[in-house]
Amino acid sequence: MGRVKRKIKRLENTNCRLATYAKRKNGIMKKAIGLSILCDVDIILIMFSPSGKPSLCRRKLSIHIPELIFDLCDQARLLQTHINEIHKRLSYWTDLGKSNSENIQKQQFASLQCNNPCLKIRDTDIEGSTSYSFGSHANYLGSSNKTDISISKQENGVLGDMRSTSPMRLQFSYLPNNFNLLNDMDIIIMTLNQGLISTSGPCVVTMFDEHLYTQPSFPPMHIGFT
Amino acid sequence: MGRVKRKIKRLENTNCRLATYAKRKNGIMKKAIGLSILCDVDIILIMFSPSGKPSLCRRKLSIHIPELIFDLCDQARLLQTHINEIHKRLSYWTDLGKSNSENIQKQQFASLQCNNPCLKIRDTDIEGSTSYSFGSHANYLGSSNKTDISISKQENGVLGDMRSTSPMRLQFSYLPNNFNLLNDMDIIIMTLNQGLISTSGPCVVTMFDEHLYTQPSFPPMHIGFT
DNA sequence: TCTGCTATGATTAGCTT
DNA sequence: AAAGCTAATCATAGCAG
Repeated sequence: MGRVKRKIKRLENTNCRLATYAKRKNGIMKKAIGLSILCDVDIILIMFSPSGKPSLCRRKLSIHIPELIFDLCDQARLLQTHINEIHKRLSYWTDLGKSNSENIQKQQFASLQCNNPCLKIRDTDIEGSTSYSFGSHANYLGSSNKTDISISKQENGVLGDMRSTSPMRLQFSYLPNNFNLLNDMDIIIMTLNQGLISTSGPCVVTMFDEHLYTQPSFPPMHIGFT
Repeated sequence: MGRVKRKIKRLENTNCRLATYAKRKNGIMKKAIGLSILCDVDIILIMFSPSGKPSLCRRKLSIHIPELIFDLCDQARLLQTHINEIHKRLSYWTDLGKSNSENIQKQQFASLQCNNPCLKIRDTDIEGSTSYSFGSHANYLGSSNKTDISISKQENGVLGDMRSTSPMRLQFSYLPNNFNLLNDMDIIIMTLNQGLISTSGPCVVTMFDEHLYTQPSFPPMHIGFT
């Protein structure tokens, strides 16, 4: 739609790509919300702009993937802590076995040693992490009033908790060694969380909601920060 | 667009809701892929039909949430198995301590007992689970040829593995007790995995891909199974 | 870079098959 | 249900400011 029929193929001109993205993003978000309301269905839509800025459109979904991930991280971490503690206590007995030269007991305790190859811990990759600060709220409104909703650090709880438990860290086999969970993955997680992040990079989540339809005659007005 | 202007409000007539969903879902998927190709951006779109059938549209995304979840589940499970084994071996020593009436040793061993309150295991909720069978492939094609691609059980690996390790099962605090991970959550995970599930319920994942644009003159033809 | 305009192509509501 | 048709509305490409 437009003056000419456009072939669906990567736009090589960067300005054109950005302009088209901005227009079409609004269109698809409006359609997503429209579909969700009309048909009363769950929907998740996440897009990343050519510069990497994520936009989220979610409605009605009752299951929280990010919570699941955090919960799993927490549980794996707690289990690891528990194992570490057992190791520590066992070392007392192992040493005792050594000094007593009681070989049978020694062997028994040795069999308790944990060397689970599936759990790899890295001490180092907390370094290089960007410090996240929560900024202002990018939002869509059904009017032309520009709004600026400041979000306090309330959402920082879970993430902060997870990160402060260094040096223990799970490593995922399918990710490259230098993959930084605090960048790409967090963007998605926080996007899904409907949170908002400002990093050194261009990461401000654009959100879209039903207010669009409360003032039916006006096109949505995008109030964002980049 | 259509014969009349439609107010964006829940359609109360069920047939109308289903018909509208089908039409608009195709429209929004086409737009999502178009946006992703034109602007060369990542996109995730998940919709659930009024009857609960998920449709997925994903392009270019390099981070795999479902893999992360599976990996976390696996690691938590392995850790738990490990702890269980330690318990088993410790019980030998605890019993030994009992029979010897050596109170100091007994207490030492008792201190090794694992009663981590954060890890709750349920034995029972593997029951009620539907047996998942991988069926045929629902797909979009840019032609009117109906295709029927049978998928072997290759995708069953991770899930099958995870499930076969019953009776151990993690429980998530934010979910109700009767929440069945094998239903709702798995639908999302497998949808994200671009997998395909047939259950007793209406769960066949509809997928959408770029082939649509290889034959530009024809509208997309949906070949699905329900 | 962003906003508004508008001709034009794209989508779809209601209908039929 | 599911597919095809068409009038009507909607989205947007290219341009202007």
